[in-house]
Amino acid sequence: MVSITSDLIRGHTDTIILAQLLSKDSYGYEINKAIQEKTQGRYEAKEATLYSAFRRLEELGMITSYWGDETTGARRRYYSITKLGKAAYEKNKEDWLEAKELIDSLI
Amino acid sequence: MVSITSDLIRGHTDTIILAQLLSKDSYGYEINKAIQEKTQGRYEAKEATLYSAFRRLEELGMITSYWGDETTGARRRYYSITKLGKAAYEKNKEDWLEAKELIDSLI
DNA sequence: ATAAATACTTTGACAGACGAGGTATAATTG
DNA sequence: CAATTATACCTCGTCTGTCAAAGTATTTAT
Repeated sequence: MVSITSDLIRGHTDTIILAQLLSKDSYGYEINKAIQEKTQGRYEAKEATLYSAFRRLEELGMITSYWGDETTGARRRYYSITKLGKAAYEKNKEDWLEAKELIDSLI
Repeated sequence: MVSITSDLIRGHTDTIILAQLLSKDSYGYEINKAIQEKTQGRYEAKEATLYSAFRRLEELGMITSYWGDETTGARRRYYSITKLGKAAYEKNKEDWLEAKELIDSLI
């Protein structure tokens, strides 16, 4: 896809997912599509990465999930961000701003 | 030290080291001090991280090393950046600029 | 009919970060 | 002068996030 190695994005997966869920509940496939669109196809999350992140975030109480009531098409597991998740998002965003400065001053 | 989780810096260790070696040959301890100074103490590399990065970079041919000829004090292993290392540094820096944009557009 | 798209899941391997521990010398400090 | 701190390097083993590979199931397009 891109030359951007995964280690540069590593650690942001959770925040990216939380960011997507701020505006509305969503499901894995849609979230991944949104990521691709937002980055004009320059980046996409790997499925396994995404779903393991969902599991982790749910265990941490940052998101909750429920099955959609689609009568047609494949079933969808929707995710919803929690209060805790929103707080984590804000914290992560601040950390990102700081990390950005740190890295910029080092390279 | 800081709240910045290691995963946010992960993947930048190599580039940070290479950046330090651009101006002059240096050794582990000094490089780590320089990192702390450049970030006003907000970040320091863990020793184990640093030395495993040195090993990796040397295996990849991005740096070479030699023992300093100190007659006093602890012995120092100096590192020198290679042509390959310089090229990698430039590439990594570009990748960082792109990654920064990507992440900013996603969170 | 077949392929492609939608949608989710599990397993196992890998790589980078790092805690914990170790070695050795020189300088400082009480 | 003994003890501590600073300088300087190294190894081992563990942890965590990423991801390739493989699988299941449905719907739409060719």
